[in-house]
Amino acid sequence: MRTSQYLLSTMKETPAEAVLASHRLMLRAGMIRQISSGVYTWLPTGMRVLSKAMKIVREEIDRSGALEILMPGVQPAELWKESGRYSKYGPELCRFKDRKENEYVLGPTHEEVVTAIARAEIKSARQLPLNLYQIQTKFRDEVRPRFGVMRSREFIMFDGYSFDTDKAGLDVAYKKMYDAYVRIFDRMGFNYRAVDADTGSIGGYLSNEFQVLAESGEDLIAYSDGSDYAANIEKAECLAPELKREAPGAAYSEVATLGCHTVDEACAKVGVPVKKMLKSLVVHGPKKEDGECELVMICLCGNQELNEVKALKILGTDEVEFATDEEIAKFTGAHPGSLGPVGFKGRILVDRDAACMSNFSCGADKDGFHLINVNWDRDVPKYEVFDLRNVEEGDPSPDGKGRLHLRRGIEVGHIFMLGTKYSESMHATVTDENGKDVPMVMGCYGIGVTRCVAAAVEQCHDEHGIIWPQALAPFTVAIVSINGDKSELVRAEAEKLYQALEEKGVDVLYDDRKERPGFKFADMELIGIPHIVTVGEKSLKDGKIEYKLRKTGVKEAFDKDSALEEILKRIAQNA
RNA sequence: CGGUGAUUGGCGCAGCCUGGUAGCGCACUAUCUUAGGGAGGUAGGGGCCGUGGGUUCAAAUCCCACAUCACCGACCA
Repeated sequence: MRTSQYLLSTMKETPAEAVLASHRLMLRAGMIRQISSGVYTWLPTGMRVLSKAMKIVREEIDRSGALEILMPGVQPAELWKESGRYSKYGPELCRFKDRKENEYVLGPTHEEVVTAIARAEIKSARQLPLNLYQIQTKFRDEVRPRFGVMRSREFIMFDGYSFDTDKAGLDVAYKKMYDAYVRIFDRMGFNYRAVDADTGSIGGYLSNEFQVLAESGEDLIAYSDGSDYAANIEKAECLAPELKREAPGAAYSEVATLGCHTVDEACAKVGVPVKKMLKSLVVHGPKKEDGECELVMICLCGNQELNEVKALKILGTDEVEFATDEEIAKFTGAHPGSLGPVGFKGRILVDRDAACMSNFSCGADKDGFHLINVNWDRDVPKYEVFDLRNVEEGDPSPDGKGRLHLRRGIEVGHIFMLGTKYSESMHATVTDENGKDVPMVMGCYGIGVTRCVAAAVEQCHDEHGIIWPQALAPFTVAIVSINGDKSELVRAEAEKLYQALEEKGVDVLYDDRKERPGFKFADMELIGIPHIVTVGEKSLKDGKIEYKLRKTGVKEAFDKDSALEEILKRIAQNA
């Protein structure tokens, strides 16, 4: 490709809204343009990278034996009602009606459609195992799209679905996909971790996320320094503390703490360290038949955070809903800031660490007062102990080996063992060897392909621009001619090298614009081409062509007759 | 969903307070000089100032409504 015939669309200045390096650079490098909130066009340079990412995914998934299909982005609401997710998925699911008033959704994921396909096409257990996949556009009406294509509403996703007769078959399919993901993310050059994860709105009973490690990541992951344990913070556990308490001392008593609303304020006023202060949250329990719900108290150490995913599993609700101030006041007689378990009339859930506390402080369920010298059992006879908190830096790993550390990650892939959640609700069954109809056992597998591109930029850039891993680079080699319009010699050599690289099948961008050298170098480095070759009179005089590796900045001079060979060698070394 | 802020040429911004000819830098077109790390000159082109209403002789500017976009927060006991 010649720049004179290409749409480079690079920018010296950045649109003001871009905060993240990857977003800024993708705009400046002319890869993407926003058309609406969370909706983007991929310009030629971006499209080239995206195509390479999709190609890597397709090659490795094909190699795992899965079959490519293409499902529609528009899906009838009917299917979503069958699976039960039409009411459960929430406003992220974009719903609309056609001219005949029929209801549709824009597919945020494809379990429903693929299950409908499977139940129609697969009748016998002998047709299994089968794995169907697609690379296709998804739409999720995100609460807050941000960071360019990192969290956009419309995006391209790889999604695969495996069908088996039993759990053993699913285990094999899951392992195959896990291995394919490892090959994919290795080829993309990511520094990543596979972690245990919560199954969220997709459902199922086991899942792993693939997280690219980056400071700007929106997810927190915990990993052990003594074993290969790694999990999303939503799922991460630590070793249970040994339950040993000091003997209860004096009976509890009230302390006035008027005007204190936070744990820190209360600690300062009462004069206890934050580890001796109990934090009490009041949330909604499951809805009863009359539509009302019980209030449940959750108690944590003052310095620890509630893990909502753990809590909702215990509560049996779809989400953790904090009770309103009015509800709390009506039920306890106090307002948030002065709550505690002593005398609380509802169910009390206590975190394992909080359960180890003794002679501690907490709210008095009376505005403007806290209690001191409170003890479990003696003062709060009825309570239940669970793991309810987020793990913290330095917690012991749940396998007993090593300590946990926290890092930020960008979720680029997620794989789930679904089981029969969809095949049962949507009646996707096969006839087994005993002539019995059994629901298929499913797995589902996703990769945010557009997000992978952003993650690659996030992980690899410098002050000059993007530094692509060779496998994703829009072009492998850039040829910059210096004063090519003036010098016949320069033009001829650059042309010769360009033709030769093209013939070898190398993705090469020949910058043949009539621009000053610095201007061209800046563009080539901004869009992050791994190998930059300079053809100019200065070095041609000595029969040389210059070469620079973008990643390291190391420069070399090649004899012009062996330049092609040397460049090909550098490309091979970087693969 | 809550809070804050923005909306003026393709991009980045000024002008608004104190109403009266719409401006700057980059980019773009032509041309000359320049030519190894985002050059300089000269001459140009391009904007119903987010939308709708109101006040006024007169609105980018003042008032009201709406829309769009962005950032922050959604752990508060």
